[in-house]
Amino acid sequence: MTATKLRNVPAAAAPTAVCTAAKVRRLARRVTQIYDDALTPYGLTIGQFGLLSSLSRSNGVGVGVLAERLATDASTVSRLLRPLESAGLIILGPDPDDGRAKVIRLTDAGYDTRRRAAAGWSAAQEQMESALGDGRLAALRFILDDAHSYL
Amino acid sequence: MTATKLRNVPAAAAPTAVCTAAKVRRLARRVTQIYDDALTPYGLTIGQFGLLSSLSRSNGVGVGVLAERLATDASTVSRLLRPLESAGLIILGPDPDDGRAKVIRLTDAGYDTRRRAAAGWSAAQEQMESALGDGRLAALRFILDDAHSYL
DNA sequence: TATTATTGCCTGCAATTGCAGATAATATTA
DNA sequence: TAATATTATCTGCAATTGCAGGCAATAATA
Repeated sequence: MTATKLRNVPAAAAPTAVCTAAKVRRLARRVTQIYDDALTPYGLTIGQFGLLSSLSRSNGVGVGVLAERLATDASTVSRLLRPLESAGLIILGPDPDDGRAKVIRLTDAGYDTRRRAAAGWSAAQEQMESALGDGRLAALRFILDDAHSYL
Repeated sequence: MTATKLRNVPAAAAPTAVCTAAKVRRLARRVTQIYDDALTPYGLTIGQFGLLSSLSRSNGVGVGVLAERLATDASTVSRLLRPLESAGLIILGPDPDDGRAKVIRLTDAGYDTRRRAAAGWSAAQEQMESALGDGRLAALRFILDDAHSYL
């Protein structure tokens, strides 16, 4: 949980960078902040919330599947799981069909936490919408999907 | 220099995430990769290249000004400077008017390296364009600028 | 002028994340 | 069946980056 504030970066100071990479990276930092802040009351980071959400859609999968769904590295998922397990939100069990694999399941507390935290997540999404406007946010998402398909 | 490869993330696997934050964060990782890879031959990361570029536009400024221009934390800039200084691309001198401040200047080698590395940077930009198409890349930049103004 | 506040920079710390390589288990092939 | 290859996960490592707090220097105030 990084309770970031982007201290020295006043909100409207930015249009300096000319590089797409710089712009995208900066937005990612800011967006991480917004979502993490909104999820702090629920004890989750955006990464953890995404993981729980993915699990709520397809419970009982392994690390590899989660990594693919979240488009991240398996080692990242592996480490993301640990605190969630400690918090009792998920349980990692052995896969009966494959001794290498693990089966990850939401606990009742996990379901519940995710459901409650969704309010924070929505608040963050709304913050994005009110800052950008619905149209631009939709366009951004469209382009991001596109980028993810081709990059 | 992180010579990333996003190993377990096949290019066209992504449209799973529903969260804007996840999408933006993922794009940032991918974009960092693309630019870093393109700049590796010149011994620079995208962050370092951005710093040199900013300096080439306004030489002789201090850490704080650079941080503001790059929309990042002063401590980040401070650490970014170190390897560039070691490589002889910049020189950090004292500010004659303010004992706290430093004056950062590109050396000849710094100018030269930046000029040459611009080829790698352009190649990365072109890679983005050919993946997204000119129109979408332009739209993305427009939205990013907008986001930076309001977030 | 002496005290206090502010400023510019840096270090320590922690979180995120990808890759390389290790390990164990399963699958394939000879 | 034995040897080899592949797969699922995890650990070690390094890079990026923001915040907290510290230090020194300057500015503001009493």
